[in-house]
Amino acid sequence: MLNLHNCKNELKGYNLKATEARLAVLKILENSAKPIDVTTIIEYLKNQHVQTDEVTVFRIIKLFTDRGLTRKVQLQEDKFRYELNSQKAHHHLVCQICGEIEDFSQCNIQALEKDIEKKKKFKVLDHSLEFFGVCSKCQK
Amino acid sequence: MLNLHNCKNELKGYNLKATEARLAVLKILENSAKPIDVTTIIEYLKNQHVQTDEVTVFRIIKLFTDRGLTRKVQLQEDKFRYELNSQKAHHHLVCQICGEIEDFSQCNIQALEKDIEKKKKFKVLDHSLEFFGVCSKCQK
DNA sequence: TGACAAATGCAAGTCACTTGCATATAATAT
DNA sequence: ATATTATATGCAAGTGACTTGCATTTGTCA
Repeated sequence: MLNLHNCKNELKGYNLKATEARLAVLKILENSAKPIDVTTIIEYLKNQHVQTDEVTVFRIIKLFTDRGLTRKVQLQEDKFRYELNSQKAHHHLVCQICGEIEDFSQCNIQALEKDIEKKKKFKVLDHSLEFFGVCSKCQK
Repeated sequence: MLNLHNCKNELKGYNLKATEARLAVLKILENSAKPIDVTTIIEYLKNQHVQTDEVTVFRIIKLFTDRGLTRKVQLQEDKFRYELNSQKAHHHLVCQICGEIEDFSQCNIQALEKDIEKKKKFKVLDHSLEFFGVCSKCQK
């Protein structure tokens, strides 16, 4: 996990002013093991007594995502989740019983993408691949 | 495409009363080449002079999905789309320029699912796989 | 340290979707 | 064909995630 100094540099590197709210949001993202939604971030900020308005947090996360610092994740919910873009490409395993979210790195769909580009003349730039089922704990 | 009589039987088969609104929604889904969202369905109904309340349409589509008649699709939008569940499993190619949605049937991720079950002890029940990029037309 | 562009806070608004409850209607029994 | 009844619908209001406009505050850099 990065310290405050590194967080500041991180933001600077993305040409973003290092405000208190932004630093706090970045830290929360660094510490989160799985993608989180904005409402949860706001809750964390409240617990940490970082005073901010909801709107600010929505604006921060949008900015982060536009600049490529974070990435939007949709897991069949009526809201978006976000995670740092720094980690290498991976997918999620979502337990439909307990809601736990695990990462899964191995993914070999380049072959499929090539197939699509060949057969459909569709230039693939991005894909979303998420799995839903029952995690090991909930199987017991 | 099914005719009215078949639509009625279709609904009966799912143990659903064949009301005017439900038949109309079912027909719209039959005729749609790609997953559509509820607001669009409501628009179509208005054009067809089928009088219904928004709420009813939301309830119908929820019921259809609960019963397995339709399937929910999320394409990085802030709303859900729906498509008939009858068609065999397929994925979507979403053009980020014109918004066009194409189907793509071939998908060979059973191997990946087996890998997940083995490595993570996670029982995969469902997955979502969507591709985003530029369609053939927009490449020109 | 001061100037200024950019970030924030507050109020209000939008959009997809849900809930509660009274009324209307499809399906079945008569 | 009609009455019965469970179920579907319409209307009003509510919720939750997210956005917009605008006045005020705050990092940043000269």
